Amino acid sequence: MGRASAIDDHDLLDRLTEVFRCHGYAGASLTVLSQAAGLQRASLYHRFPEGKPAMAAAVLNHAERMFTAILEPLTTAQHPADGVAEMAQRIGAFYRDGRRGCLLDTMTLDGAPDDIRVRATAVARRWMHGMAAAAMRSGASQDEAERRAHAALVNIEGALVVARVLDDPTEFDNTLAWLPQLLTATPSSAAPNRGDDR
Amino acid sequence: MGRASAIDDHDLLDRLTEVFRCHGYAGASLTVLSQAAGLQRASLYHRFPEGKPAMAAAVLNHAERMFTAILEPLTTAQHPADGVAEMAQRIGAFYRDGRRGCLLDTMTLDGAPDDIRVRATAVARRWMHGMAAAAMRSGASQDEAERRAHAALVNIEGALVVARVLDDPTEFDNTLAWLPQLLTATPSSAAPNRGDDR
DNA sequence: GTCTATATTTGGATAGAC
DNA sequence: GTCTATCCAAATATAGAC
Repeated sequence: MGRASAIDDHDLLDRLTEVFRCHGYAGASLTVLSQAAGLQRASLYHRFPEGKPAMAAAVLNHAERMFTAILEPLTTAQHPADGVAEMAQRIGAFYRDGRRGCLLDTMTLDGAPDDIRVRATAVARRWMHGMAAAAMRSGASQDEAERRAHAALVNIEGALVVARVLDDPTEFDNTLAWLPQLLTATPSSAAPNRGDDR
Repeated sequence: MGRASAIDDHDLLDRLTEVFRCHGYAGASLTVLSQAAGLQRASLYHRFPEGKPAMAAAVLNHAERMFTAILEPLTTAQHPADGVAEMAQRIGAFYRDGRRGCLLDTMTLDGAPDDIRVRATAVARRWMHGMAAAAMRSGASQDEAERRAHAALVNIEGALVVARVLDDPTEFDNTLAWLPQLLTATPSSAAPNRGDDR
């Protein structure tokens, strides 16, 4: 090869993301990262002169941009429930129907750089804020909307962990399918719940 | 110091557990483990001649024994809901009210030994089985009981992840307080839910 | 921009004194 | 049973050719 980029930035970040979400920050060694990227370690340092912490930061930035697209239906859909349903579909694609973990989980263990953890917190807050806004648009009070958004995040993160631990992603789709009711159902009929209709 | 044990096996496992649950398998270096144990690395190898994988396996065994005690009220309590409430209280203590993560989450990332992941799956299944039994004792069908136990595990694991990511454990207690209703409420009034009464 | 080669540090593990 | 000292492999990071 010569001077041309062997892989563009977007593809590269996709591949690095894959490693960090599966191995966690500590487990994402330069060797594994370079194999996933299809580049030698030194080439990764050319792209990221600040090394592994910068790669992790770039991956979180990348995830933040992905989430902008994932959450977009929440604000553009005619009816809040439709927006949530569309968001759920995009979340399903992002997490490969439960077969991939969440960076917010795997990058926030002790040992990861502080700025990574701060950034992860910010991404989580933005995500919750978007979901809470959809809940309010469907009639919930601010408190109720925030409770529902929190419950939604808990269920998504929990479903991803349980899918990995049980080595069975099949239940994850049920969690996603339940999100419209969890977030936007009317107060009387629609306490966020799970035992009923699915 | 001389021949006598500087620390007994139970205390040692408590300390090693702390490291694995906070750092994950890959992040739990021998240096960090030995500092937490108050022993030199070579002393850890005396206790665990098979090295770090054996330490992780012993920690999971230890957790399994802890869970036997945590789940015990599920089978001994007069009323299922009381047993679940007592279990919830013990879970709260085990996870330090949300300030500590779950081994099932942190030890199952890619890079951990296969037998660790298999063991984690077994612990999760046993936990779910215990909770499903309590749900059945309160009148749920087997299918319904298994759904509720799964939902309970999802909510606990998710609440622990979100507590870490948001750096705010306060909501974890609400998840625990909700478990009796989630698992043992009667079918009509008690679909596992969250938006109502708390 | 990517590569090979190498430097440096950390992590996992062992030997042998006490 | 714990320690110091040491070995080896792996991980992070850099230098310089192409």
